[in-house]
Amino acid sequence: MYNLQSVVQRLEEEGLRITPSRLAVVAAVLDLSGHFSVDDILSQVPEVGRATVFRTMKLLSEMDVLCRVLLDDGSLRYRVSQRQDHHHHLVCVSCASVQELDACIDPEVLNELARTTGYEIEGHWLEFFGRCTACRSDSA
Amino acid sequence: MYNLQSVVQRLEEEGLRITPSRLAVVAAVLDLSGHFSVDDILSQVPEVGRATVFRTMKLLSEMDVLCRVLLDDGSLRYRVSQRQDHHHHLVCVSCASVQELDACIDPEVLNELARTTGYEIEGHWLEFFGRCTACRSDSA
DNA sequence: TAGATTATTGATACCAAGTATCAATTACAC
DNA sequence: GTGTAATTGATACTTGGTATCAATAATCTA
Repeated sequence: MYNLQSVVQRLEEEGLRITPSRLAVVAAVLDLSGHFSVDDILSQVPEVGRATVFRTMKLLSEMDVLCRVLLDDGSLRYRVSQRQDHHHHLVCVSCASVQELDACIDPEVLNELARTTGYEIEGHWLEFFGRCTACRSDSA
Repeated sequence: MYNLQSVVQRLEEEGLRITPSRLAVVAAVLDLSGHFSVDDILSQVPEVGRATVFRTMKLLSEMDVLCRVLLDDGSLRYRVSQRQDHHHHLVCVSCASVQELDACIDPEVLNELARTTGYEIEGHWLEFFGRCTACRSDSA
């Protein structure tokens, strides 16, 4: 679980400078629990330039502070990572809630896939969509 | 396996008009075996307007003549479907080759996911990336 | 086969997400 | 406090896609 201090420390460890713009962006993303777009952050920190918000969010993604979340329409969002290892998401299609999942592709399936196709498997995208408990009871 | 005639028939069945622009776009996509972007098609049929190419490819996607292919960077491409039912892809990261797959998420995994998260699962994205046999031997 | 009608087109303008450029600024090490 | 290299933000650009709308043309029907 990240807070402003721990992210600042991560930035310092990477030899990056702590600037007001970066602090503002980090604080803004840490304030959100679901997924969000760059524009969501931009509207939270209008004093920071657009390019800088993009740059900072890219930085945070590379540092695994943020991860990218794929929506069902194929568009990408961001989210504060709870875990830094490989994982997938279950995204609510009604609200912006996201669950991080333990489940991944069975290694046996990957072997089978490599065997039958002749491909050397390098990676995969796996994201699930559904309606969270709260949204289900809202419309019930 | 589609050809120009069968797609034209599908269009007629949908009550859509057969226009030179549509024929040109359909012929262009049928000519490609791997995945492609709208701009790839645009450059094949410069006489057709940009909006019309987008519209036609959207149409063809809705008719399951084309399907969308997700790349590892999160960008979307298109591809002529070999099968009209739900399926996933294995995409070569070196060339544009795509394999359509039988494998899907184990229903038991979906049940388990619904049970542990309380979500009603509605869908998922699953795409695999790797290097195809040809590309592997090229760089070996 | 000629209209009439309605879908379709394509030019254009727009939007969203993201990158490249570059002069001006500023964090930080000394 | 100063030098310097990293960073910023304005701007322009790119890519992928949608909205608008007058002009056109595919098809239906008489």
